[in-house]
Amino acid sequence: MSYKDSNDNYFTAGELANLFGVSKQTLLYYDKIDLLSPDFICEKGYRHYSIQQYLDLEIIVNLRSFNVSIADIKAYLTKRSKNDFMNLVNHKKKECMDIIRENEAIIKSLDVIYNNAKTEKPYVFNKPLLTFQEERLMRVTKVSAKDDGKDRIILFTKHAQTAFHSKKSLEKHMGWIISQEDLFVERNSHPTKAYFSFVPNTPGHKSKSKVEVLPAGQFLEIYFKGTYYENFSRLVELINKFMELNELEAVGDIYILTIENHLFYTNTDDYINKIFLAVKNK
Amino acid sequence: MSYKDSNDNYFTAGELANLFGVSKQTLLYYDKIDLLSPDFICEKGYRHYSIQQYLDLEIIVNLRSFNVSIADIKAYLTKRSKNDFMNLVNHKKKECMDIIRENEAIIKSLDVIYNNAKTEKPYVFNKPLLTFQEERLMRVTKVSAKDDGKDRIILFTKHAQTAFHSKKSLEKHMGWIISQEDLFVERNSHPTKAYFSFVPNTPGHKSKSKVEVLPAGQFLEIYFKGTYYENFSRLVELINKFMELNELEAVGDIYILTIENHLFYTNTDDYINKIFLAVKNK
DNA sequence: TGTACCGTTACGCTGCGTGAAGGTTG
DNA sequence: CCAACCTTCACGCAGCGTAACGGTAC
Repeated sequence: MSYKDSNDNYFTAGELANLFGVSKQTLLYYDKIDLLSPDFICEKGYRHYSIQQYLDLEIIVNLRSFNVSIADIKAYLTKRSKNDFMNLVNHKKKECMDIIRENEAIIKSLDVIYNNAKTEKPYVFNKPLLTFQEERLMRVTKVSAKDDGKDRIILFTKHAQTAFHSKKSLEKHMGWIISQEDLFVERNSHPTKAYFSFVPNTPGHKSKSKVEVLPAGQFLEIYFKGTYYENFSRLVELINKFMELNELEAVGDIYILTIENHLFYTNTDDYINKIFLAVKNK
Repeated sequence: MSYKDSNDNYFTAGELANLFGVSKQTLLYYDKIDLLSPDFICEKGYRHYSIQQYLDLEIIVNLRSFNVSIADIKAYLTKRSKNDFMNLVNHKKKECMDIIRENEAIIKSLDVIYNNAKTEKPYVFNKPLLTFQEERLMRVTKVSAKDDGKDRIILFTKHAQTAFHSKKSLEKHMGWIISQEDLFVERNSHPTKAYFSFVPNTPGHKSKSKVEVLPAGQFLEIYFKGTYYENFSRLVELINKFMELNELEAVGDIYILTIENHLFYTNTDDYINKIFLAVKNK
């Protein structure tokens, strides 16, 4: 049997692959996984595909172009009917819709992140500002004195995970709370009293951590670069001086809010934070 | 150094993994591919992750939740800035949009296929029908006498690939053309003259294969089950008898159109085809 | 002594792509 | 003799999951 003769009604792997615009390796792979095997293999080891395999491959190639999984195709080929085909089509449609929904959700989140990061206000650093703020809601996670460094990080992480109902939120404007005594009196230790994050003022927003109200009023704010721990004594000077000059006194706790952090900078000197506290006239 | 002491400011792999809700294996994998390695490994081989790795992992986990590739994350971590972050976000948005577009296109094609297959007319088999058809356009690929079995299949495949500008079209209402002499006179041989497929009557529809006009008029149609090759003599009888009874005569070529084929059925007896030809009153 | 951690090694998944090394056809 | 086919390994890709087997902490 010459090559030409055997060629008559059978395709070699290369021929069949070229017909459908797939690679020969793809056919070898289909053979290996028993999706589509040649009609017979001659004594030289060459694959010979018949019309039947040609027809099956047509279905395979078309379904693969819809990203139908090989497992689903395999199942369909062994049990094909109009009904099963409709099911296959519907199943794939659902898969596609799931993928679309997932990616739409990602885009939505990315848009929020993008817009948040885009609004780059021209921060003025190390300059106390006196502003009026409306009432704000905060979610608060308390920290106890015995919590060591790692415990605090764990608490911080848990706070972040419970505070944001959208799990996909890289933009976390979170921070921590310090008491007046800790900041102004015991100036060497500066223990965190609690972690907080502002929450939108929507009623349906439920969570297990406590929601507290930060009342409206005058606030003293200072944006600063670098970490709080390296700047706090300087900041206390600034605050004290400003309050003295303007005859103000502190009301309640002191808040540190991270504005731009490790997400954008490797060097901690580049971090941007804000310290703020409520003040009233003396 | 006791376990408790070393525990102070470092996380073990399991601890860190639990904090972010990822598996320990994921962290081991990140270490292996140099995406996130522990601060140090103690003499017992245990991984110790510091705050820095904690912060990096937060970024990684968040970006991974957006399906950002590890390569992109890796690149961002080593060169992070607000600008690069924006680029990363935009890049991922584009990826998502591409995925959405791809899947929307698939759904669109699947819908066409579904609707085509759904309209299951109650086919009447082996019964000649006389219908009036409007003018139709066909794309035609001629077959020469010397083309053997395999050559014909190749031509058929090429016809299918060029005839449908949407590559994703499982629903191929294609068929072949036979001359009157071949069908009615030389009834044992039934060579195919050409392959054809109906094309929509849209002007912008260009292709390399020839477009021919099938004029409007009376057509004799017979739906039949099974392959043409097994049924043709019976069909010729039917056609002849019908034409005789109704005093009709054939005009032009005879067309065989596949309606439901190997896509739905493994058994060729279940295939559904239609044979039709233009007729006029004697 | 139990159990709940930790570690390394290695293989599996999807759907092929990309060689390497060697035989066959014309 | 060469080009253009064909074959069988076998490894690589992404991002881990899932054991298997063994040491360590409490």
